[in-house]
Amino acid sequence: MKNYNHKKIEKKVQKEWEKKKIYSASEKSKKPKFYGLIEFPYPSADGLHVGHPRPYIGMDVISRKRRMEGYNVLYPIGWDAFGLPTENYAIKTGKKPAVVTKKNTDTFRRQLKELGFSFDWSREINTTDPKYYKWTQWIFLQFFKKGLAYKAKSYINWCPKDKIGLANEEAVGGICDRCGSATEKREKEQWMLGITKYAERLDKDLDLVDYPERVKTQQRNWIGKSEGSEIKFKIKCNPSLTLPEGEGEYNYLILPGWESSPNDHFYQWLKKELEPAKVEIVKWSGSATEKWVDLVLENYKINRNTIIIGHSLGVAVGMKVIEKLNYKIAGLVSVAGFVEPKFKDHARPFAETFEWKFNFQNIKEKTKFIKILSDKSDYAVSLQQGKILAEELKGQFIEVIANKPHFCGKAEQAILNSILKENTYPLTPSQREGEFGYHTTDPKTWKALQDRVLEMRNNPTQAEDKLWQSLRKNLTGYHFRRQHIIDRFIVDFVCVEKKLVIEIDGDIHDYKKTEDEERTKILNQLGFGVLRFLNNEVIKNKENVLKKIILKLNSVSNTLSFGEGQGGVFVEDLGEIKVFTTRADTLFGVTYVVLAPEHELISKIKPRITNWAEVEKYIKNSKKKSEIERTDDKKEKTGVELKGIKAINPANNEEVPIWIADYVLLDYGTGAVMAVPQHDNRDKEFSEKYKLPIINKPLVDAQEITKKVDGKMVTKFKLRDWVFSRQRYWGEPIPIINCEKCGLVAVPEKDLPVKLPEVKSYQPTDSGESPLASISKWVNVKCPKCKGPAKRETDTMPNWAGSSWYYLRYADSKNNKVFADKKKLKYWLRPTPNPFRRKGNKDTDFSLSFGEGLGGVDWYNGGMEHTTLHLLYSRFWHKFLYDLKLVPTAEPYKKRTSHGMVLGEGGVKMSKSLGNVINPDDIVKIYGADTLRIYEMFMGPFEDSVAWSTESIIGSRRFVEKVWRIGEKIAKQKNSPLEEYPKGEVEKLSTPAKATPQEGNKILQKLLHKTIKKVSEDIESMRFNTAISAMMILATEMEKSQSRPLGIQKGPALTLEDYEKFLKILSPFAPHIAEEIWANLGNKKSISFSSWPKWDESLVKDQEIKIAVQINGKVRTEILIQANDSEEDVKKKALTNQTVLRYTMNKTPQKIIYVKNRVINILC
RNA sequence: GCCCGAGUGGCGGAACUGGUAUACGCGCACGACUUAAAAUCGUGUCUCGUAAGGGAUGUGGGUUCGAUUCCCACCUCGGGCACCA
Repeated sequence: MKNYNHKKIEKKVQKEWEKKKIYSASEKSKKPKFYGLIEFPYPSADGLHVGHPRPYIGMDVISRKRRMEGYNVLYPIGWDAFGLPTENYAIKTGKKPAVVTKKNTDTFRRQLKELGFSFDWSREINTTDPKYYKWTQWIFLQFFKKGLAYKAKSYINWCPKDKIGLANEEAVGGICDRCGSATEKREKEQWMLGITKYAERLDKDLDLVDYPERVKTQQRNWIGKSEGSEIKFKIKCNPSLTLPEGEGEYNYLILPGWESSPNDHFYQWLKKELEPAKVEIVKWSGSATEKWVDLVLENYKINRNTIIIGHSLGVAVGMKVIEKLNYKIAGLVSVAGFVEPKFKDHARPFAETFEWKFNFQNIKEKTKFIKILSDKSDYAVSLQQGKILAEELKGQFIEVIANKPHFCGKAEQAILNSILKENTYPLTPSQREGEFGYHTTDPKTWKALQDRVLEMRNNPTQAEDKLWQSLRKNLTGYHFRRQHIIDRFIVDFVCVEKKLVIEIDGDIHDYKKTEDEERTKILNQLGFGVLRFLNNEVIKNKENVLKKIILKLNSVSNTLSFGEGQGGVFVEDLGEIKVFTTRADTLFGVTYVVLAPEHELISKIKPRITNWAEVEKYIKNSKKKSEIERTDDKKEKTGVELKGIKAINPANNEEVPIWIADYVLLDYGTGAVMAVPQHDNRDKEFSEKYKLPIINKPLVDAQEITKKVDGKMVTKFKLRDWVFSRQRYWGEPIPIINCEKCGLVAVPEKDLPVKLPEVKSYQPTDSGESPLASISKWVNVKCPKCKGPAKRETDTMPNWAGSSWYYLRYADSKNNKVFADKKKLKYWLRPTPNPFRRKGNKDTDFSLSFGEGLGGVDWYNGGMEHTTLHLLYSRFWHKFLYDLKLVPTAEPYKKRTSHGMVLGEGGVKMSKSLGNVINPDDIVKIYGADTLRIYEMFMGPFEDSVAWSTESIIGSRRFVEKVWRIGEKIAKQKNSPLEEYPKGEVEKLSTPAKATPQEGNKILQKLLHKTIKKVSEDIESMRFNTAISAMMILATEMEKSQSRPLGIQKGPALTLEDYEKFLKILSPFAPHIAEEIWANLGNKKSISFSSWPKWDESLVKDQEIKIAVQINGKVRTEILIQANDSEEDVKKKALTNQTVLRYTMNKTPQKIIYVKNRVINILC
């Protein structure tokens, strides 16, 4: 008997395969096709480690099985050879990456060949081969042509110490891979691919493909589709509240013009006009103009009630003052428009500021009211101009006054009066005629109103008094005020927190009706609800009135009493905040709105923010924060309220505060969030920290409420466009030329590929540019369009590029006209019918989704680590090519499975630094490729990560040797299939061995057919470990049946035919030994193309079955039954069993449960 | 935090849709063969108990005649996403 010599056998068999090219696939076959794919390796300098082959073996087993099932199989291999490790190696050693790659791929190729894969080596590809990347560049140009490849500012990881840009994988967690220092984000123009345009389809089409659920889930999470609503919150502010707090010393501060005296007629006149408000005329010091500003700030206490009135140069000074105070004063009044030209030189510092500031748009934004006072002088704004400005700034409360009234003609005075009238309000309707009204923000008006309030409170009408008493008595939960000032009105009653005004009217006259309507309208605009009752109503039916009030109060939600108190309510519209939410139904529970610190709205409303200094500090801080800090999960949420402004909840008109917080991300949704602490943990956490209210409100249908508040339903994705630039050497050059005249121009297709030039240094430059940028010969080219001077794009593609389409190239790897011939693509990607269904055998239809009709690579196995990037990217490229009608299917891969990692001994990761990397070469040398293959398939579930154990390999080797021994014996006894037992051995034999040869053979055959079935099925579901365990059991039984020496007693035996069947199902796992024994048994054709054995269903089914007998649920014994025994038969058998009788003595069975051919449970 | 997946002997792991838990392999022990060793073969190997019997599938509960499997709560580990509104 020959000993098993793996070295000799494997070498011989591999040579034979290579010589006959038996695994080269052809498109000419009439057989059904099968395209099996594994992720092509990155050829590192370290060579293969034992983790690499595991997935390849798995797919090899499947491919080999398919061949034996009659398929034309494509199982290709190639190299994904662009990438950082090679580049870094080149930087270190100065060796050319191409040379290093060649060396590495040679090693990998040798190693893979020694493992006996049935790869079609004739289609081998390499992403770094210009003949390959020509087409990667070509596809890029198609993206470019469709506008899906574009340049945009984006961030790169920047190491400030090494001064180079880092790839994401080099800057994991914001730490530089090389030096360990914290990286920064640096903005750079980069190429992007518009994958977001495909987000919807990438999500939806997952329904079509057969991927593991968790792969689909991960992809879906990554794409992050969420359907929700966009809802607008109005922003409002109370102008008077946007100013700094504090007692006002001055209501008006007059800044005179250049070298003017406070005693000038105009200033005195103005002061008189403005009194009794407190007015101060600043003394013109005559000192340098720059100092004036400081002087004003030092000597005059300016606060939020101060209005600065500037004249001529005083306007510029006022501007500066206002700027220094962060725009926190009431406003600026410009008396004269411009600086007198002859003083321009003196006033230059201000003039410059002035010209910049004196932009009405700017002033509109920065200050509250603007009063333009014009004078008659030749250089200033004329009254006429003032009027035009007033028109322009309508609604901004402009007053145009002549600064020298004694110069005014009658007509001008009339205009002045009318403007003043238009912009002020009468106190009460009765006072309207003949009198000027006043602003409530104006202290003198306030005082007048206040006096009237006191008077009215002291003299209430009968109805007022009655209602007041009952409101106080019956509605104790609410705060009511009577005779309260709102804006320019004195209302009878107001419930402050509900913003409800209650008015009691006397008899209604027509003129009064109109007035009341107008008054109601204004109050409504201010956010107040108004209930009106008649005197009589209150007096006669107080209960009814009260009921109405309660009803109204209950239907209005609480407001946060904004604008209450002195000064009155004055609401100004400041635009709106758009928020995105998936929970529009929680809109009623909104307690605040949060903006991302970078939100563009903030700078727009800056002048209205009263705590700007604090806000600005927060924004600066969050910009400074490093990646590590911002993603730190232990980080407490922080934020700052934007004081002085409020958002209006469109659902109930409630005012809610507006915050900024960096837990809100600018680039997702709208960069703004409505906070519902009752329903959102983050909001809750934030609310608890900042003592914000948490309210519980009923939920409404999200769609309905969105519609109601004028929002819209939208779909948002987390997926961002793909940053496609790398500032590296070892990648595909981006085939674009940058022309000064024509902009970005595609390299003409005939000039492809744009080959990588030879460079001296592979080190990225310290400007963050690719090393290619330094090769001026290569960079400087003529523009293909205008032939003018132009520069090549020096960024290269990421190494995801080549792998995004490589499976297409395999279909036609040598083509230099197109990336792959359409017919060949159609051949390899067309839908493959389910082979099991084709046979019409329901029992063997494993409910595998064969994606009939979908097409694509039939089976693609890869690692979970590629689920989100590679898999998504290649699906995106494929769909894009599908849209260009260049590929025949909507999806690249019909079926995807994943494998687990091979860990080092003890379950830790295999790594060079830990020194626990196992090189397959060593294992192949000692145990052989077949043993390694068997072991890698047997070590654990294919999908799980399993620890390597050199100690355990021996089991697989023993199995292989056992197979060899059986084969040797079979070969020797080819013509005498049945053996006989020696005398005296019989008693020692196990039951099967005692049987007659026919019976014995049948027992073995039954086991064989069960094993065929199990192995066939297990391979399909990648349960390779249990397939092997079944074959081990079979081999042991086979050897047992053989091992009896010749003798007189007949016994079971192994036939050649049965052994060959076993060899066939083993061959995908251990192809070398199977091939060798197969040949030794006289077969001429390779076992790879023999037919996959079919199992005999009648042999798989047992006639005699052992079932468990339970008594009260506990297994007590087992009995033998016939497969077709009726329930009655089985019960009888069970109840008469000796063991059972022992338990059931003196008891009567209450109930007997029989599960056919499984178990019988007797309850007593 | 969220989403997946998993916890079974000394170890890797089996157990189909709820039906004899621990297949197969490693290791270990003993035995056969051998002068001996290796290799190979055989027997045994969850645990307590002499036995009858009892207890074990991360923990605690539940459903069921019967639970590794289904449900609830919790713990631990692995993977993914990470303030995604």
